[in-house]
Amino acid sequence: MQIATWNVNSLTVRLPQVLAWLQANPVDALCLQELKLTDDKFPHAELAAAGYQAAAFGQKTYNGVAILSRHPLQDVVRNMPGFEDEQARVLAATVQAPSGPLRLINTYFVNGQAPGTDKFAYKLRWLAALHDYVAAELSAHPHLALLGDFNVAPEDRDSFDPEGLRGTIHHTPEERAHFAALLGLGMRDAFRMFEQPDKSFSWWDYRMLGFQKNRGLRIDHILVSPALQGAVQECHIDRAPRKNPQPSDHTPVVATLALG
DNA sequence: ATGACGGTGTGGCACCGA
Repeated sequence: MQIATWNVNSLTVRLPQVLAWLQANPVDALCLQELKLTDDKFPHAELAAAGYQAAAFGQKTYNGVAILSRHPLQDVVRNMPGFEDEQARVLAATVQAPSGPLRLINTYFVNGQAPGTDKFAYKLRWLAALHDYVAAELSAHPHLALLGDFNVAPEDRDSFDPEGLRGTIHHTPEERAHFAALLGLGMRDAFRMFEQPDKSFSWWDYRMLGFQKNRGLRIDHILVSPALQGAVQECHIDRAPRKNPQPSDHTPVVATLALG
C-alpha cells in the first residue's frame, strides 16, 4: 500500500506529468493540491483511463484538492465541518483497500504570507480548526493519514536557511507549535521515522536557481496515526518530477504501508 | 530593500504563492 502527496500548482498544466508519474509510480492513492480548477474541469476521464477514480474539491484560480485512488472512495467530506471557509483546502475520504479502510485527509494549508498580516491570522485560525478536526477524525478512523502541503517547515533541518529565515513564514514558532500539536495527537511524521539524507526538501523556489542550488524547504508531509505507525515501511521524497520541463515547484512525497 | 519564476484572469498588468 503506497500513498503520496503532491502540490501540482495547476492540474491543467501538470496533468501530463501526473499521468506519467502515476505510470512510473502506481501508488494506491495520491493526494493533489493547488488544482486551480473548478470541479467541472476536473480530468476524471483521463485519470480513470490510468486506473484512478477521484474525489475532487476545486475552485477557480486558487487552491483546490483531490484524492486519486485505485480503490473505491467512500465518505467524502469537503472542508472541515464547522469551519466556514470559502477556500477549497481540505478533502477527506476513506480508501477501501483490500487490506481494509484507510482514512485520508488531504490538506492544502494556508500559506500565511507573513506574520502580522490578515493572512497569517487566518492561517493560525485554520491550523487550530485542523487540530480539532484531526482529533475528531482520529477517534472515528484509527487508520488515518494526514497528507498535503503543510506550508510549515517543522524543524530547522527542514529549511535551507534556518537562521536567515528564522521567524519568517513557514518558520515561525506559532506555525511550528501547531505542527507539534498535531504530533501531540499521536500523529507521526512518516518521513522522520527513517534515516534521511541531509537537506531533504519538497519545495524549491522557481526563482534564482532554487532547485539547482537545493535552496528548498520540506513543507509537504505525510502524518500517520498511532494505529498505522507500525505499518510504515518507508517514506521518501521523489525529486524526479522537479527536473521535468515546466515542473511544479513542489515534488511528491511517498509512503509505503504494510497493512492487513 | 526589492525582485527573481510561474500560474491565473479578461489581461495589456496585478495578484498570489512560499
